[in-house]
Amino acid sequence: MSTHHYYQLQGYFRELIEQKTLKSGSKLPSEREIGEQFKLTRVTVRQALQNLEAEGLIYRQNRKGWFVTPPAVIYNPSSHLSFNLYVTEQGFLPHTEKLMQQIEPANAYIAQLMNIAENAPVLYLHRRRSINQRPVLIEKMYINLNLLPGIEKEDLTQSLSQLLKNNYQREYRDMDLVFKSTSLPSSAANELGISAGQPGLHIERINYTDDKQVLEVDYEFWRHDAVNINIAIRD
Amino acid sequence: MSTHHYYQLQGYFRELIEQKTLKSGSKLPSEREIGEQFKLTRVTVRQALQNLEAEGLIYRQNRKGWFVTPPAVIYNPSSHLSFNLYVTEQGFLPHTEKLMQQIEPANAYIAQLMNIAENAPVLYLHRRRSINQRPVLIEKMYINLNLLPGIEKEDLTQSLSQLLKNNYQREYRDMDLVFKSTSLPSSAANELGISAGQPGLHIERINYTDDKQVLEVDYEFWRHDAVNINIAIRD
DNA sequence: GACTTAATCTGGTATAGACCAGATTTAATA
DNA sequence: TATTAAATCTGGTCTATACCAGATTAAGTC
Repeated sequence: MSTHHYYQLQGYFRELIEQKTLKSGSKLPSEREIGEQFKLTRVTVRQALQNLEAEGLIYRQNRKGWFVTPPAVIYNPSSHLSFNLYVTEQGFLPHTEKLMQQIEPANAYIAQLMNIAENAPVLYLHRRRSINQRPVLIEKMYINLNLLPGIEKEDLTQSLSQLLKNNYQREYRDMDLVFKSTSLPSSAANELGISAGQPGLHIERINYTDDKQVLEVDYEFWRHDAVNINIAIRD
Repeated sequence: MSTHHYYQLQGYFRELIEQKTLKSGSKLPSEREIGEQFKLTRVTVRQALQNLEAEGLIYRQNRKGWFVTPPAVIYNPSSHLSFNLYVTEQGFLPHTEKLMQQIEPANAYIAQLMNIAENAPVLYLHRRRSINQRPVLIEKMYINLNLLPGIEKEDLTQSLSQLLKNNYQREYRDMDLVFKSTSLPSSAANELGISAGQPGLHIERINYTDDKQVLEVDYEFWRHDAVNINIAIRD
């Protein structure tokens, strides 16, 4: 098994990456070049690259090439730190874009959670977040307008937890989390510039206030190679 | 984009699976048959199947075929339930095999965590756990023999939390968790009967006693499609 | 220099075929 | 009937080649 061509090629690049001969973010030779150098067809080269991608060592940019994956950020939900804060603290540069925002009627699930009438207005917010210019996360959230009236008029590219603290005297407290390792929905994959079918990490998060009301329901779609989850269970 | 052959094929099977025309655990036609039916080459068929695999809808058994993925089990670390218990509670049949067990000297990391001397003996335990006959999880753990003397003589295919409770009057309490979505190491992939390069979920878990001592350090390698993680953060 | 256009390079998709090793089934044998 | 051996089926790996669309670069033009 270990003598397979793609397997050897994986080993070759894995070593270059671990030795930092190929540095974080740098570009690999093109598939054709690699094939020429190792006398392999593109099919075989691509199998090796795709395996390294699954490992999280490299990633691709559509029709641009393959690149060495930067270090993953550590996301610790129990710390209650905002994206901007924990990304910055770990020495990276965070960025947030608002892709869409609208007030829309709550669906049954959201309404039940927020204890509001079905079709009552909630704020839908759709954002893309990047680390060092690299899009890593698509966020789709439903925000409870009863608890946060007028929030739709704020600048919603900023940290929500900051906004809650400053303008509403509220803070994130308890939350329910569901993690699922699956490929990204094609819409999210597109928005992240990922080719369809790549593995991803799906997080559903329900944020509660101090008094157990649902502030916000959040669906996050992460590049699988961009984040490690770190949780302390204390009870 | 949506007109690509592999994409249509994905849609075809996704629908069959969601409609339960193809039932959980059932076998798909062979790659060659599918290719014949849709006038596609195996390369294209395989691309569709691999994407569905990344989605978690189907999985393969080496040289046997492709099968519809059974429902994932929900793993809630904060519940402190044993594998056997939560799997059973969710209507599945758990099974545990011991692949290896030995007393070995602690490495620096383990020793520091357990507050014991480097190279002091710890119990290494390597198990495979299955749900409904399907191997889903490889577990490699290091157990603190200071806190659990003589545990190596017990039947270590049983639930450890039961064993701790009954024989040592100890229970799992606090834990630190690190989740990482990456492909499985080839050894773990082999033991799960997965072909190399498939995505997986890697969990590192440190279990503490009531008095903050490290009972056990646990490395888990899950099939990515076999588990959803569910955590409640309360502080 | 700024702008436009064309050539080139990149990965993405796809065809057609081949051989292998392990799993399964069938046929032959004791 | 039980056992063994052979044929067949499966996914796994690989070659060789082709065309596409978007990204980048080079060349040409104003």
